[in-house]
Amino acid sequence: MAERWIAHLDMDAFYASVELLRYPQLKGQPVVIGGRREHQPRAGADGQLQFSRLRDYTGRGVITTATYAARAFGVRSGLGLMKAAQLAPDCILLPVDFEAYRAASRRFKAAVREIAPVIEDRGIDEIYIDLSELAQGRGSVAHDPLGGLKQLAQDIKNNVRAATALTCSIGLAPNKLLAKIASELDKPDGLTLIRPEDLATRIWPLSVRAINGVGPKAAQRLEDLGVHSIGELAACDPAWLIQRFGKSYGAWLHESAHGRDERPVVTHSESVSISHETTFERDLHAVRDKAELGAILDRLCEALARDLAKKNLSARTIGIKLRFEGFKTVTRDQTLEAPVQAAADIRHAAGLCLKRVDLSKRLRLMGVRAAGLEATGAGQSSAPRARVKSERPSNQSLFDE
DNA sequence: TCTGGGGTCCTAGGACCC
DNA sequence: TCTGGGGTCCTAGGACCC
Repeated sequence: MAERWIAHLDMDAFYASVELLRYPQLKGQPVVIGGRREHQPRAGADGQLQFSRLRDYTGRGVITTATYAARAFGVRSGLGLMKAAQLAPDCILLPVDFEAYRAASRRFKAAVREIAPVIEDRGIDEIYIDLSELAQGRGSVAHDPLGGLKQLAQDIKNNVRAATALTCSIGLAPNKLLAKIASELDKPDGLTLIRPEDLATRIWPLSVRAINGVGPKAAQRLEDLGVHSIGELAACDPAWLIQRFGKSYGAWLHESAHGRDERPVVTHSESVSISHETTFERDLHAVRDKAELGAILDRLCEALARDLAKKNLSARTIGIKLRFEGFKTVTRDQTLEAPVQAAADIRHAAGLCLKRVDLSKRLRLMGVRAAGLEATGAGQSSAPRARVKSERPSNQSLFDE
């Protein structure tokens, strides 16, 4: 089989970098992105733009992205803005502008495609690229057998920069797992090549958290077992890992620690679900704030309906998500006999879901989700099995129209 | 002043069918 | 009446990622 070469391209501090294009005077300053439109910069009396500071913020937002200057204060994405304000009160705060980021995302992906067309989308600011074919065409440079490959990656970086004025970091490796790790090793504006023989020196010293798919829970469990680095994980008996982490995850941990990953670069995929959710400014109660909650639910269903219509999809399963004070989260699903797209139908199904939840605690978040997606218009009659479910008696009829 | 919003995938149990 | 598997669909929750 021909040698595979995969690149993982990750835009550097993407949202923040896009904002810096708009406000170049902020370059080098600590800036975080997050929060609401009211923190839009505005012209002061002297005509100068006035920026919000973290200390001005009140509410429940989190940091989406922080510039490298801001990260020096210990603020990072996911951190609550109120908490970040304690660390860096003078840090500049900008609201998120997804439209601008999506536009920049389209531009950088198009720039990559001009050079390397086999791309897997991994969200707004990163992609995998299969360079295997192109790398073959580019032989060695001088006496460096991988020089052509590195030049190819550099060409991609240059093209992205020319098209967007933004920098990115690229990891090059024989598979997605290693390429993803590699792209983190020299940020920002990095270019890192990992060959199979580099595993022990470059990968094994890293924390198990560097593996995409090992999150906080798995890392903690591994740490409790005395396993911190990827090298230590690689030394573990696979049977022992399987015993503790299950057949699938245990075997995958073992393979990953040895740098093995056969997943292909997937250039096309269809969405499984679409959702909208919102966290309230203050916790709301199902009875006392019934009108407000009802209006919010209506809006969420309408937004979902618009998204479905835009993509020409309808959904056979509608679900809700509720998060209560204290952060406990519940979900309820309702599969329908026929797929729906209209806001009123979504709203009705969401109402059925709602009736199956104990709503005595106050709510901080509500969401609506569409799954079981199918193209609208094609074959309407796809409901051969209409199992009638006994609807449990509802203890409350809140939110009813 | 803890903890956003949009996703994917996995597990596990129960219903139901053969 | 009791005893089996296998397979699919549905639901709920949780881990993880960007």
